[in-house]
Amino acid sequence: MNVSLRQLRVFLAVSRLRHFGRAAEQLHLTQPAISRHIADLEAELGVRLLDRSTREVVPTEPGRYLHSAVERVLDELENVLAHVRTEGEGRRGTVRVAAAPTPSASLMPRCIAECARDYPELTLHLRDQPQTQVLDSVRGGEVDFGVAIDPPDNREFDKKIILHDPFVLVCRNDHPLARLDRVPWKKLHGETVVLLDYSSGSRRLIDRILEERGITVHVAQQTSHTHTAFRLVEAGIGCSITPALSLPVSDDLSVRPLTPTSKRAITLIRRKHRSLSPAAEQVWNHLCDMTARLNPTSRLR
Amino acid sequence: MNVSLRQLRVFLAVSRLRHFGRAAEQLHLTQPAISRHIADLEAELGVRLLDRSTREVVPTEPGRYLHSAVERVLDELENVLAHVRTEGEGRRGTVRVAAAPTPSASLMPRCIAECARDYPELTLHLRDQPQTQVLDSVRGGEVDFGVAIDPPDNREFDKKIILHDPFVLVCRNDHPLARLDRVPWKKLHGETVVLLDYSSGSRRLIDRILEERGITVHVAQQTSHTHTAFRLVEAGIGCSITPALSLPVSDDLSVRPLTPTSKRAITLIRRKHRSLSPAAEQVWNHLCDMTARLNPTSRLR
DNA sequence: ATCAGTGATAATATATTTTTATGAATGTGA
DNA sequence: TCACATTCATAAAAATATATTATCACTGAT
Repeated sequence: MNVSLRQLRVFLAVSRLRHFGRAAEQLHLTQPAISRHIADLEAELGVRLLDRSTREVVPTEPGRYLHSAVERVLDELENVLAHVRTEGEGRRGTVRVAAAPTPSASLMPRCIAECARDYPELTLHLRDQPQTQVLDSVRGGEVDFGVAIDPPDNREFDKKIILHDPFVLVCRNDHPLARLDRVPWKKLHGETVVLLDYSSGSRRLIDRILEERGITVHVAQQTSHTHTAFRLVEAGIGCSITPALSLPVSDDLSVRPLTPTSKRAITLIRRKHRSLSPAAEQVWNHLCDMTARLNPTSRLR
Repeated sequence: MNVSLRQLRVFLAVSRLRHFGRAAEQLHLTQPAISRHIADLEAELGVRLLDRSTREVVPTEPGRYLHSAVERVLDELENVLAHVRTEGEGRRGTVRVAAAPTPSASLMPRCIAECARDYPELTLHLRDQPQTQVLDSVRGGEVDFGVAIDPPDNREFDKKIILHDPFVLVCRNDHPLARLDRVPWKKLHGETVVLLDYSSGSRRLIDRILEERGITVHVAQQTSHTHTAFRLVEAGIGCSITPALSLPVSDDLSVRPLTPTSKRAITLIRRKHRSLSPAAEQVWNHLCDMTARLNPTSRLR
């Protein structure tokens, strides 16, 4: 047999209270159980730890040493376990998230702010990366999880779609299409547009949608940042097609849903067969909740 | 339920070997037992500690922390327990012994020397005290045990007689009584003697013996130290009566047993209902052994 | 697609712990 | 000094916890 924590705890109680019966009471055990634990511990250590008569219980010299030493060690152990338990609550720790540019600029700032408010002891590091690198970061375990857009099927990952991000039309308030509540894609035929260049994943999607519907547009300009594109639209170069998530706020510009809706799936991805740290899970869930709160209408802020 | 040492040990093994089956083997358990321990521990802490697929077992972030922390704490615990165990062997520690003057001057020096030889890690403090203070020191727990002479019956103490110390006659080689092998007490009638004074417990005993036998002696001198008494005997003042244990070594003096033998019991005493520390027990036993080796003849060195 | 290897699970068996009932020792106070 | 109350020890029985056997489900590799 081996020394057990229970034996040690019983010993501490008896040695402190100097009374088997009261120790039993305090530990919600009966006195014979206490007697046995002490006897077993003494047998295991080969030392008498407590001198007991019917009149008094006094720790021996080795007993006094054991008491103080074990008290300290068990205290440490309690601290360690408590630390792990609180870690388990996910309120503490460091979480690293890789996110593609669009979610990095839209979803993540809000997520970081909310997490800072709700879990002040939690540190959240955002890695703003192109889509392919997001996948790499997740695969390599450099981040806890990633936020990607329509990631390819891959058995290495577990995925969860958190948001469908529709494409919308952005045009000047005085543009003819601004008069419509919703703009069918076909109306774009022949329009002059400003689009993102191919450094963005969306561009390829937009091209495909237009091609599938047999729509031809005149791409007057292509930029790498939506902000630039919007300024060009304001300048009257044409209109633009953009994911709703990357919308600007500007009084001079109108935003109209494009019908039928074509969406990109904003997707959380994580390594298969690997659990998230509790803190990471907290953030993952927070992102899910946050996006669930964004209902289809409010999504177009 | 509560975290158990066994769970922690199992966790350490699995986390180190990264394999449930091999951990089971190493701990002489079966794999399902391992599974349960890990599951219970995780449930108890509310954290996933190990990510396990059929292909690999990898500690999670909290698991890695727990591993290192628990490894350290359990190490400390092992040290503490090991220390208590070796203390239990009685080869180490400090022992305080109070002894009355005669044993302090005769038995104890030899005991100290032998203990120093046999148990080098053991420290032995001798307290040379008058008999009554020896009893007080033992009673108050200031010493582990005491060496007294014919201590009074007292229910506070446990006693063990280790040696019977007979009274002997000391006289000059040219003294008439030196011619006898053994000297009957009666032959002392009318002799001039040098005795210890009443600061010694023996003096009262000697008085009583002489009185009981109706023997009258002329007490020429009384001293507080046997050494002085012996010098006076050498000087031809008279002869002396002394416990065998306090014998001098001197070529000019003869020592003769007094018959019938009157003895003092050299007695170890300790508090009742209190165990000795293992080290103290070692010394106690050593004293018993040592005195047992001194057979009746050799006792008169 | 099958197979070897791995952890999980359920039912059963085994150990351990706890309790209940009782005993033995000791100091207390009439 | 003798019952008495208090206290820890002990033994048998009950309850609980732990371990094993047998089996499953999953995964990646041949």
